[in-house]
Amino acid sequence: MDGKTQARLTIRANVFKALAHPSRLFIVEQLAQNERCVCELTEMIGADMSTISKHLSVLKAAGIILDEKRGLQVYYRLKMPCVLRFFDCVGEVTETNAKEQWELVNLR
Amino acid sequence: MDGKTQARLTIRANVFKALAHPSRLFIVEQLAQNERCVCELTEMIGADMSTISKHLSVLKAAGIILDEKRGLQVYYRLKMPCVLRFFDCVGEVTETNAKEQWELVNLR
DNA sequence: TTGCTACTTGGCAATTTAGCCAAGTAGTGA
DNA sequence: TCACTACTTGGCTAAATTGCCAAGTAGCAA
Repeated sequence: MDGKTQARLTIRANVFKALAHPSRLFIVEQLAQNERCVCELTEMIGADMSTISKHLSVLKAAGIILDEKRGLQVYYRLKMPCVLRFFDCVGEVTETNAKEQWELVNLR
Repeated sequence: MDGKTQARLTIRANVFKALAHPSRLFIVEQLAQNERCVCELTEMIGADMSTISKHLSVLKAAGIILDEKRGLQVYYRLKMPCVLRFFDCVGEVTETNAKEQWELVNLR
């Protein structure tokens, strides 16, 4: 694997890495519905606000979401709605896995 | 976030986590073209065979690829080709980011 | 100015991940 | 049987990630 390929794939891997956490997936799902301020997401997820803020900065650094300060609040929204297309396939993968697991347990 | 949602998102996050590494993205890209044995991937990537084998087991555990032993070799192939649909969007994200970076540097 | 709210950042310990080497397993062929 | 090849697994250290608390910043309002 040459350096150029390595560099290209490292950049892409960072986008997947940004999505590789349940709280961040939750955030993306919420922002797909509506913009939200940090306090709303903090409330919904139930962790420390600093933790949520760091998750948001990971998603922002990956170029997946945008922020906008309005008064005291910072509102986040989806910048790249195409990431939602991932979710269908990921759902397909996890359902296939679950089905296979189930069949393994119920072997005659 | 309730326990059920947490569980569902954790499972999905694992699929993203499996893809969140440049070598594993390379493997998926290769397997999209053709099945490959471990030795071929090891050769292409240029790491220790044990390292590649562990990457393959991560992808297999996530339900993304399949293995089949034929004689001395183990051949891997894509089980969930739908993950390839991710790549268009990820490419879009990284290109948008790169463009914005470039514009930031060239501010008039 | 002061004080309050909404958020971000720094720092830290605990957990997870990566990659190499070495050892183990399994198929092949003599 | 023995030796060889292809691969996997265990063990290890180094590096990255997570989430909490505490401290810092920025906008608003009195």
